[in-house]
Amino acid sequence: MQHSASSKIKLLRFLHSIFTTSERAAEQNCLSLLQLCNSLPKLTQLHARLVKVGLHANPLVLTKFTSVSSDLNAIHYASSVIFSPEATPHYYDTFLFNTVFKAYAETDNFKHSAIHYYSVMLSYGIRPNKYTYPFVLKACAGIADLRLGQTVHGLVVRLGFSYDTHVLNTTVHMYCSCKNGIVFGEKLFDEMPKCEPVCWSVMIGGYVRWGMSREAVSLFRRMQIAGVKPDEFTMVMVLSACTDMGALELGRWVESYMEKEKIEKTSQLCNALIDMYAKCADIDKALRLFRNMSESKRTTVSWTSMIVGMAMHGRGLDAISLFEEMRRAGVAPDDVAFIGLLNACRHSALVKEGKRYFDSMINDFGIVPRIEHYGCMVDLLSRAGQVKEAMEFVHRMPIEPNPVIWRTLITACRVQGELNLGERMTKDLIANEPMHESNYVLLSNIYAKMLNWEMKTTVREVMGKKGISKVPGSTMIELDDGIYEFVAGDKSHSQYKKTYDMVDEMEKEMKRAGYVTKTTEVLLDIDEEDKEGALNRHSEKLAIAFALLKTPRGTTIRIVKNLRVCADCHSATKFISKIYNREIVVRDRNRFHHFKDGLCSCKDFW
DNA sequence: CCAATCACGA
Repeated sequence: MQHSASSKIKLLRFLHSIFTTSERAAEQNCLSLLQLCNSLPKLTQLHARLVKVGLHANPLVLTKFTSVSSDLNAIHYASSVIFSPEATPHYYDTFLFNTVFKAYAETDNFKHSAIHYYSVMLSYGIRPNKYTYPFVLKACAGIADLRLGQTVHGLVVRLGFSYDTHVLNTTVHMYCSCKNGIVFGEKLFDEMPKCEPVCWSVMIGGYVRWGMSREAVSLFRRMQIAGVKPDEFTMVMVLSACTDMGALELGRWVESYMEKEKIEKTSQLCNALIDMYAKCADIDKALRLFRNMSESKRTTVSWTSMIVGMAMHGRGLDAISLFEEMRRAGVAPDDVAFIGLLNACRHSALVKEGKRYFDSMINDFGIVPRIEHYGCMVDLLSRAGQVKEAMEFVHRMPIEPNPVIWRTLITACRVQGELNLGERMTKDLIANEPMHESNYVLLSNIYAKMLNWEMKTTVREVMGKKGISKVPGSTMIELDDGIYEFVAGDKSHSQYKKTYDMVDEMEKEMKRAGYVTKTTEVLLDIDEEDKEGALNRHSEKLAIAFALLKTPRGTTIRIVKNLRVCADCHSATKFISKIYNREIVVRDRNRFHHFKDGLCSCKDFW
């Protein structure tokens, strides 16, 4: 009997070991098969097999299944399996949920799903761990939901994960991604240990995101003083700040700093450099960098940066050749590349080419046009004087036109003299978007063209009564001793007296040369008698006057405006370039204007 | 299964 019992146990052990070994072998087999799945059909096939061999409820296999499905841009497939009505929660674990969060946190437009499944996780009583929160916070950052982020942050503190540096850094990132959240980000940043570059990069990036580029640069200086070595992420953020401000000299310094510090030139960092040079007016340097980039590093982003750069400089044909070269190189253009290309056609009035590429985008590349693509086309047709075609185009659009498109059409109506139509469209627009300043400006301009001064005045009064806020025009200029910013009518500057004297002198010289003020461009809330004075205080005129005072004769003046340059300033700058014999390079919200000898590179088309 | 980058748009 004794002998028999012991044999039985041995037999059981033997059978058990065979069973687990074979299950483990099957598991391993599935994991390696999953690793090889590089298409959705292969994955669905394998899934069928998992069900057949009974591994569909194995947590490890399911986790791998999830990450593979996410890599194939099919996370919905995995979650439909994991969270199907037949699914049983006994195989749910933290690891599996984290993989789901990661997938959704990294997918655009599905950050909400990460939050949703996070609450599902909690409802099943599955405990989050320190890997959970970077994903959940990233999702909060993606939807810029400050209150949700604060709730999650509170939980992080209560669960004791707030000492983990990854969690901390992502929390700062979350705050820096929400409106009004940046102060919380700053506070957390100030309190946390800062010996690694990651948190510095996050905070610098937060400043750049909100247009606080000077704060970004000064934080970078603090980082250097603190003795923390910047990495390639940090340098990308600092270059973004330079790009935003049009600070070419600072950008050049950053490039030499990178070389001195031997910071690895990743693809992203090269792209950031190319973008910086293109947007800081040195498009040829951008092109040289692009040409020197190894083929393997040249991504769609690199090509797009160059195409966008050419577009902004009004070099539409160069943008088109780059696009064709990109195709030949076998790099797939995406929706953003096409926005760049269509913009290039727009800024160079290449109507035929624009139409052809728009159709090609849909038919040859299978890209579904976004509202921005339609916007490009509407603008392209309108500026070519084809208002009817533009209207028809808008009516044929499968998506609802946005205010940007309406404003484009309305401007075209005004230019082409379709004033009644323009008035009606503007009124509809104001009914939908009553707090948007430029809608009132459009209406006022239409009344001005109708010579209906009474209605124009009424519009101005309504604006004042409703308290419509204006985006203040500002102009930046980089000189040897730093970066200066001017706003319209600015008197805060230490040398403003000299600057205003110079503006007056410029005015006299321009009038002598035949310049006439274009008063229709004046801001609406300024008294009639002060129209001319107000135009002279537009920020770009202040910046140019300041530059004429502070820079040596004959040197090029480069300025950056946050809005589009107005017709009066455009005309004035042409005169100034001739009178003072200076090349003046203006970057406005849309593109570059190179003024030289009384002419502009945009050929007055912008 | 853990952190932060680049191209458009506004």
